[in-house]
Formats: sequence, structure tokens, C-alpha cells
Amino acid sequence: MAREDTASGGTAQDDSGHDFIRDIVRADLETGRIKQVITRFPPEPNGYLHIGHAKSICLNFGLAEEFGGRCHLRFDDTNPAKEAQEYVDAIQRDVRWLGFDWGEHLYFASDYFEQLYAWAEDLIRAGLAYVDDQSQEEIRANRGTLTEPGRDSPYRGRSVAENLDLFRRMRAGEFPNGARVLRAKIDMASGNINLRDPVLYRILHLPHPRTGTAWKIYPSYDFAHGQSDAIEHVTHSICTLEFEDHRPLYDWFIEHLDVPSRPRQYEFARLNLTHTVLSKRVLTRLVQEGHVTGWDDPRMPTLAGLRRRGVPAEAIRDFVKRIGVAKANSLVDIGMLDFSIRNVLNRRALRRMAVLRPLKVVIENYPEGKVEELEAANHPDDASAGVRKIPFSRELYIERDDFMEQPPKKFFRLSPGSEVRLRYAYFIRCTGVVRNSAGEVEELRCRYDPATRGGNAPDGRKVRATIHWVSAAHSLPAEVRLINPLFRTPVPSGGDDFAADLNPHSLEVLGGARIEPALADSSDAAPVQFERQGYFCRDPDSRPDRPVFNRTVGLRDSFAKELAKGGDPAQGA
RNA sequence: UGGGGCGUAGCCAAGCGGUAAGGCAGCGGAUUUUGAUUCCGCGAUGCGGAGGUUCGAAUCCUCCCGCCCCAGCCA
Repeated sequence: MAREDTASGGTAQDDSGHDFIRDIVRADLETGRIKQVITRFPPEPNGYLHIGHAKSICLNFGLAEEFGGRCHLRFDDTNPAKEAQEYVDAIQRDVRWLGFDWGEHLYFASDYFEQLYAWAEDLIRAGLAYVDDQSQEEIRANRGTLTEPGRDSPYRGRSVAENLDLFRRMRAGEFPNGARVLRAKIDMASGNINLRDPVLYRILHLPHPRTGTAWKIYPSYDFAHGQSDAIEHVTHSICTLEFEDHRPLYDWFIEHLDVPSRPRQYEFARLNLTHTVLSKRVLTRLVQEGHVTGWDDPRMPTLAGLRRRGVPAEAIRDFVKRIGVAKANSLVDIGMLDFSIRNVLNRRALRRMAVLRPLKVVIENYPEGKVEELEAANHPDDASAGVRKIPFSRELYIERDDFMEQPPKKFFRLSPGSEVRLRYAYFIRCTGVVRNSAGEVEELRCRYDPATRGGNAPDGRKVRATIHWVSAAHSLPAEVRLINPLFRTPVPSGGDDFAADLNPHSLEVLGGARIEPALADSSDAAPVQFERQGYFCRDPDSRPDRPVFNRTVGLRDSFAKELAKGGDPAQGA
């Protein structure tokens, strides 16, 4: 379970923290209640994992790592109507990618169907479960409301023999879907609605991805989850807050059944992120209705999407560490995630130059046909990353944003008459502007100072800005995709009307970008920083002649902040 | 108006009767061939509110207020 690339200096402090769950585990170990901590991450294979799951994965696997225990990966595959093998595969891939290893401990709730069935019969024999013939509507009507107790089912008093017979015939497939259910006999008047005779088994004539057509009845989550934990000797069954009032039911099964261990359930607050929806239902619709290109669309908060966007697993772990674990509902600013991404990528990404929106520059006093190879550092804070050569010539491209004809007071970049440094190259001064027929700036005429080669002036004069550039003839064309928040509202509704909150600018495609030759290797999957712009990675849509880069996250931009105080983050750059 | 939870700075979050950690964001400043990074400094006489217990309360008690979850044969 060890990870090689654990965050070092600068990342969140890696003491195991003191959240309430770690405190409980620590105490259980100290008092000897348990010898070893055993947790599990229990996804239902009905969708892809997202960053909210990452919180749970890091918690469960992290606990096991920190306290020398183990963590299982168990699929809660009790509802064949929604589940698929594709999701089982994707989930395993994503957990591994996040940096965790379940070793031999891969399980499926469906592995336990036979045992669960046997326990259901035990409950019947003990007079604690019965077959109910009521329709779904009748059951609902008799469940009562939040303030009124429910009414007992007319079938609640059936004999053990009759219940056993009926339940066996349910298993045998003698009844159609919905005809009967097996219910626990607990308390129809309980203030906790989960205790009003919850459904244990329902009839579902549906093939299961793993058990095929062997079963015609499937256990409910409540009946499967705790017992599965017990079978695996899970010590701490960690789930989210909405299961808090299932805990009495969880404990009821553990008490009344002859289970091999007694797990305890603890609940923590799930992750909420601004400008993000983490509802599997909505994410599934985004994919199915084509609002995004797939589960791995770089705009998606799925692990597959984040990975494709270029977010390192380490950044997600760093983020999760920073947000902590508690019971208070909270809404984390998406900027926190951006911070963790930059934090990791700043250390890791090699620097390169790329011009996203090119503006041609002709250096009038630079000889035609001449090419120089200038040396540039691959990482400003890490000499061991080495250097590369960048070709310089008479015709260049610079970023359109780096030139303004009528610059405001605090604009230090290029403007008519001003001098700037071309990074790792020369000082240049703008001497003229060439326009097209529409009057738009089409080209800049500049003069360079040959004495400033490499970027330093022997006379000690300073420039106020350094801008990036590429040689027109030597640079390569590329497509650059700017990934912006999928939702424009800070707190999207997440309801059926989710589409109204979608950010129309979530994806900006820049078709005319130019990248320096060092970026030519199309097999290089390493993250890079396009200097002064952000962190990027190659998208799988790349073709050898047509590289495509995703902007993982932009660099902090205090100048932009200065210009547009309180801008709209959904708008992007 | 039933049951279960939760309220500490703009956002996360420590704190467990001894006098409010840390991070993100923000704001200053230093360094800088990325307006990046890095570094330094700044924020609660106050912990949802009101009472009470105590030498001492964010921590204990009482009442009140606010927010979240639960009425699937989903998980």
C-alpha cells in the first residue's frame, strides 16, 4: 500500500491528523478493542468515481496505511438494474490511479448472496422477518409519515412456515417483480423510518453482472452492507452522513444475526465543491445527454476526468488532506483544489513556452535567415532538471495579450515604444504596428538589442516585464483547450434543471496555438508548465501532426486580478 | 409538529474545563529573466443566541435560533 510519490515539503502536513475518526481508531487500538484496523471502500458499480469518492478512498485506505491495517475494495452490487461491469473496471482503475492498493482484498457483496439468504431465513425462523404481499403503493401508504406512525401490514402475522415457504418460492422465481418482498419485523411506529419494517429482499427478474441468472431476488443495501462488513471483519465501517439514521438498523442486523464479527459504523460529511455537482445522477445525465463527451471529459469532477485534465493523483490526495474530515456539512471552494494542483505541478512540471493566441513580431534589425539556439532552464527552482535549446529568429510569435496599443498605467508588457525582455532571449522595443484592412493589429515591428543576448543588459538597464515567445518558423501548431468550471453558478442546484447552471464557456478551444520544438515529442505524457500561463498536459485526442493540450489549471494571476476585481471565475481566461 | 445530525474568521478545520492551532482566500512588503514560485507580516477580547455551573467555559447544564438528512422494492 506504500506510495512512492508521497507529497514532500510544501504539501499538507502528513501527520495522520486528528479528525474524529482517526481518534476513534487510535483509541480502539489502544484499548485493545481491535488488534488491527480493517476498513473498506464500498462503491456501487453504477457510475464513475468522482472527487467526493476520493475523500472516502483516502480516508479508508489512509487509515489502513497509517495504522498498519488493511482496506478492502468491495463492490456493493446488490441492484443489477443499475450496475455494469464497465463501472467495476473503471472504479478499480481509478482507485489504483489515486495511489491505493487493496491487495488480495477485492470483494463483491454478490459473493455473499448465499450467506445473506441464509441469514434472511434465520430471521424468518426467529420471527423477525416476514413476506409482505402488499403492493409498493400500499407499503408506502402504510409506512406513515414523518410525524405519524405507520400501520402494520396485514401479512405481518404470517407463520414462520408460511413465510419460509413464500420466501423460498420468491427465490425460486415463482412470483413476478414486485409481487412480494421480505421485510424485517421491527417497529412500524418508530420515529426512525428506517426501522418501520424495512425491505430486506425484493424480487428482480434481472441478470446480474456477476451472478448471472442465479438469483431472482436481491438483498437491499441495508440487509447487505453491514453483514458484508461483518463477513470481512471490517472494524470501522465508514460512510457518509445520510446513513446516520441507518445505523440503528445496521446494528439491529449485527445483533440478531450470527455474524462472525461486530463492525461499527461511523459517518462523516461528504464533500461539496463550489461550481461542481457531485451527484451520480446528474453526472450520469451529463454523460448520457451529451453535455460532456464522456465520463472522462476533462471538465468532469470524475477521477477519470480529472486525470485526463492533467490533475495528478498526488494533488487530489493533498487536497483531501487539507479539507479534513468532520461531521459538519460544508462547501469547499474549488480554489482549494486549484491550489493543491498548482502546489504539486509547480514542483513537477517542466517549463516550456507556448503561445496560445499568436501575434506576429518581426525583429527588423535581426538578420534574415539567421537562427540562434538559446539556452533555457527546464525548471527555475531545480537545476537538476537541466536545460534545453530554443531557436530564435527574425520572425516570432508572442501572446496577443502581451501587447496593448494604449496600455493602462500598470501594464508593463509590450506597447508602442516600450521595451520588454523575451524570456531567455533579448530585449526588444516595439517600433511599429502593422494593421490589416479591418484596422486590426496584425503584426508588430520591433528592434532588438544584440547586447542583451540571454536576457541581461550589460549596461544594467531594467525592463519591467518578461514575455514568452516562439520562433515563427520553428514552432509547431497545436490546439489548446482551456478547461473552465462546468457550472457557472457557485452553488449549482443539482436538480433536474441542472442544465440551466451549465457554463457555456466551460471549454474554450484555441485552434491556432504555437508551441516550442521541445514539445514535439508526441509520446511525452508528462505535465508541463507553459510559462506565464498555466499547467498543461497532452490530451489523448492528439495526433502526431496535431498535438492537443489541456490546461489543467492556470497560474495564479495577480495582474488579471488587479484588472478585474471580483471577476467571474466561470468565465475563465 | 416525529427521528437523526450539525453550527469556531469569506471558505475548510483544530480544540475534549486553564484563557481561540493550521490551511485556502484576501491584504501589505521582500526576492524574482514566469505580474509564477519562494519568503516575511496582518485577521476571532471571540466560538449560532440567552441564561446558568465554575476561581476559570468554545468545551459542562438549561432554554432558544438556524441549517442538513430521513416517508425507494436506490445506495
